[in-house]
Amino acid sequence: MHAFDVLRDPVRRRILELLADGEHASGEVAAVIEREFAITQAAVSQHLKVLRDSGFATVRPDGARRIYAVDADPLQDVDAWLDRFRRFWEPKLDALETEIARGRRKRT
Amino acid sequence: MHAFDVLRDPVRRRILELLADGEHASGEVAAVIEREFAITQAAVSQHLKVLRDSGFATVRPDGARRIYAVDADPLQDVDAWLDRFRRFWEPKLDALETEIARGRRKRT
DNA sequence: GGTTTATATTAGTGAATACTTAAATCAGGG
DNA sequence: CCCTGATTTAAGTATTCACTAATATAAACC
Repeated sequence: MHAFDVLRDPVRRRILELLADGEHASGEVAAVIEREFAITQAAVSQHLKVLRDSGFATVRPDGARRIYAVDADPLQDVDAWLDRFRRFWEPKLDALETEIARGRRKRT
Repeated sequence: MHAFDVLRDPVRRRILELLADGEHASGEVAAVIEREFAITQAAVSQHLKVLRDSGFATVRPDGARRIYAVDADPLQDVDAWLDRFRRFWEPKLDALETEIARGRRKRT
């Protein structure tokens, strides 16, 4: 599943926003999303599965709970794809400045 | 239609990549896409319509031809959404450095 | 062990959407 | 004008996918 397929869904984007503030248990995420989007816990769990399977989130057990956290790798891929369009809105920088500023490094 | 809905489709992403190199007539885009994705010219035209309607591309007539160009505004929106995740992969910068480097400005 | 709490999975359904073929629009040249 | 080339639009279809309801799994607590 391509990164943009994952990000297409507003519920998944919102979940990632929540996880960007720090890790959260499945139930904590579900509580917010159920309220904001009026969908069931099962639906949220399915979205979390998509995020897991596509590498956007990692999970760690804590007793009966599952603690989710962002994995930024696929987001960095999206950021890299945007590179070719940056010149449309960013001022011109010399190469070194750009390198330092953006801290972009090749991923292994 | 949300920016991510538009970018979800690989054909549309490829079209944007082509337009990133400079403007192209509909037919020029179609020739490449037809070859790479094995779809009809009509399908390409429909994708171009989505890009127009969603603000990712602008059109200008040139006789019977339609010249397409990138409009980066919605891409910049995507870039802005990614901001909250940048700290996961970018080195820490002080505020001024960041401001200068990224040239991020509020869009009106 | 049985109940409760937390979470995931399965099966089924409806809506969205990307495609095809066919037809419509429209500019330019003979 | 009619014809050709360039492009868009329309109608119909098949697939994808996000949802619900119901069920399964599994830890925690009594």
